[in-house]
Amino acid sequence: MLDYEKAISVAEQKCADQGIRFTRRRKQVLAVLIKADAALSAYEIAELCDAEGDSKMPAMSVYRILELLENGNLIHRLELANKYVSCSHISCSHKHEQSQFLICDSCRHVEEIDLCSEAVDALRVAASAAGFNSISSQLEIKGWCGQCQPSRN
Amino acid sequence: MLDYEKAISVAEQKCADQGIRFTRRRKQVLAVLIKADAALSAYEIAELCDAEGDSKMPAMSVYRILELLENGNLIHRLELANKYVSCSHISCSHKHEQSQFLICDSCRHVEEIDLCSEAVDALRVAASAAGFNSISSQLEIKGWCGQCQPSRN
DNA sequence: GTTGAAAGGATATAGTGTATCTTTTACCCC
DNA sequence: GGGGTAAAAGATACACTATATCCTTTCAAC
Repeated sequence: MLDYEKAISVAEQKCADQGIRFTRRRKQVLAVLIKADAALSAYEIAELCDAEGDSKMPAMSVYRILELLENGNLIHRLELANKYVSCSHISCSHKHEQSQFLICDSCRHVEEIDLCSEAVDALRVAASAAGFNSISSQLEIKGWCGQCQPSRN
Repeated sequence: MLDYEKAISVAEQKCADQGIRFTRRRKQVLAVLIKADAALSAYEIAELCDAEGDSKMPAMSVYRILELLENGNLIHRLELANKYVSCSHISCSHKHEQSQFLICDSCRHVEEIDLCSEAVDALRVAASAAGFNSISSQLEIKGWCGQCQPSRN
């Protein structure tokens, strides 16, 4: 779980650095993702923004903003399940080339992990043996977090 | 690439063993998947069935049949991209508890691989360190096959 | 203040998947 | 063979996800 205030202020700074305006709408979307601390769909994000009160967040805007935030390295798009999650390294300054995610199949909590290079190498070797020259820099693994038990395996 | 004739006849036998009728529609869907030798969406499968001539394959039927074939261990559903692929072990008699897939992001060719236990263990350890007690028995990794070059990393 | 670009709003529509009900088919028993 | 039964397939409706397009508003520079 990220420190909300810190994450938002860092995000604001990062946007400024990249020449991206950190507007009310963009802040809303990012705030919802940080607070949720889980993978959310675009429409879920829109609903949560609506729930915050002021005005209706159109789904279109959410998609636009998600794309922008992803390009700004503030959030990640998970292809497994078509959901979005805030980058757990928002507050860090380092650039991470590789991203690995553990996604709880029950509560959708997401952990962004750093696999040891040996494990990544083992994947590359196996891929190579199967005729794949390269593998994606983003690895997504479903599982069950400590709070949730696997319903099936 | 599977031997089409053999795969179909084995599938027919497997269905008989499990008390599943191997109807014309089911054979059509499986045949398309085997011939395609790549991950296909339900609607792509429906189109390919249509292209075979005789009659229109409704998308509903495709979904029903895909679920049935998956339960019968004749095909796999890939969550990464919501696509389906015929099981490369259709013709084998062994039961595989773990499934690992390499999915080409360009041509959608899929390789079903067997990761060495060391690599799988490394993933489990990393997951455990991040608070995940268990991970899915199905691992999906995007990459680029020998014929395709990565457009991005 | 005027202007131009970026951002957001609104609408339409494509694509994906599920729910539900009806009709057809295949099989079993007599 | 005829009728009953359940599985399979067909048909329709609809929810959810995502993109395309056009219009309006906002904001910053001049």
